[in-house]
Amino acid sequence: MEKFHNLPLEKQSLVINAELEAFGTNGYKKTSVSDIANTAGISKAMIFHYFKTKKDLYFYLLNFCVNLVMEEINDKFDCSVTDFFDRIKMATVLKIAVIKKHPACLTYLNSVYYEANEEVKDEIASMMSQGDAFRNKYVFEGLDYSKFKDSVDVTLVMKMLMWISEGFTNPSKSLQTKDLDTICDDFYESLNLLRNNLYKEQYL
Amino acid sequence: MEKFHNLPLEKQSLVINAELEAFGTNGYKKTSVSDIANTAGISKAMIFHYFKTKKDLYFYLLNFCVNLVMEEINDKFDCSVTDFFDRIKMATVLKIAVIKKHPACLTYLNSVYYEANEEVKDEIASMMSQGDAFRNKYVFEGLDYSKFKDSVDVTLVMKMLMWISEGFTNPSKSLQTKDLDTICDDFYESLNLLRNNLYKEQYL
DNA sequence: ATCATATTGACCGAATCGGTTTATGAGAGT
DNA sequence: ACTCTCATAAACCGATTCGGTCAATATGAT
Repeated sequence: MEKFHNLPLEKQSLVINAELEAFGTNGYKKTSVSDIANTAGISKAMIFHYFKTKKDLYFYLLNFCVNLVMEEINDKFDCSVTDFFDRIKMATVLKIAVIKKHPACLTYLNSVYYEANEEVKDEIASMMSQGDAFRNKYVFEGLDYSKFKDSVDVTLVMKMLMWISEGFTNPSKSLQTKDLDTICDDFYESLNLLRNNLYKEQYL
Repeated sequence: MEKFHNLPLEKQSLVINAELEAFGTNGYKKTSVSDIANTAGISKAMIFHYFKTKKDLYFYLLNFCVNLVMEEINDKFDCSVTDFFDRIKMATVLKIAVIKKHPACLTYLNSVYYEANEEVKDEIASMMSQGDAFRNKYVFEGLDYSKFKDSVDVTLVMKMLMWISEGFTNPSKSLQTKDLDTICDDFYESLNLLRNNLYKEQYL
């Protein structure tokens, strides 16, 4: 694997993106190393040169993505932010940062979560137990719900925002950086719209 | 194909679901006829007996799904409903009806929309030109936007609801009928919540 | 008993799979 | 100029899987 890390960073990134995209959309078994190689614009032999086997590659990627997300959380997540909408926005900013670094990262992680192939299933389970549950667990913790109008069902608002937010992770097809920014702005505007209409007047 | 239609309807449905699921999640090339046969619980030879070739099967399904959606629209869509949220709910009821008949139908149609395989791409394009654009085009037409508070950006609300609604079509993994109903109820409640807070008071 | 048909397991050549080996070429050290 | 190293890719490997066929059996109506 040191072979791979000797590459210039841009090329590493290119290869990783191709791999994430392929595994993320086709799963472990249906992804062929030739596919990856063609997408990345290198020869199949190089993939094996860098990562030994397909399985090793798969778990290298898993480790890579988990670390990427972890780093981003440590870097950007501030649990002292207790305002509901600010917290949501923070979580989304975090997601966007990950996607901008590696567009298929979250798609890949999601596909890993549902991967059923016998050859990798067990090892995934043991790796996931480390840093899985906390992902969405802490996003909504320590929040101040008192600003909402009494008539508003906060858990319902949470669900709505979860659904919307999942839309970012689950792109039917990859979207350009430009599109991503546009959609993102729309999302932030939506948050403001909700805040303006669901909070008690004294908090506006 | 008359061979296939001689089957009892339940079995036809079972086979079609397996086919939609497979093509919908893996695309044309990565879906093998053996996969389908195993999932459907019949032998591979039967698939060819019913549908001649893989390609014929693929387009039989496309035709089938388009018809299914069309019928459901003709049956349930009432353009005299001008209330924004009622219309959204109607469109969702429609979607749910399709999903309950064939859970992977919309996933399949979505995957067809993005299918890039050379062997089928052109034929898809010519078929899609018939009944594609109108799908989301008429959903928002003829609506009465005057009930919203003046401060509310209606196009933003539309985008929000589109995102949420797409969540139903794009399930990372198939959900049971029970879950579907639950999520659906949550969605309808969300609509009410939004209506209660975004409409002018005189319309509540 | 007969015929037609539904169904399948075994089979086909061709393609693709994960993975290896070989050949090439560019660069570093001498 | 002459190695030696190593990144890279094309050609190759046996094994599997592909889309598709076929012969053989199971089933059921007459």
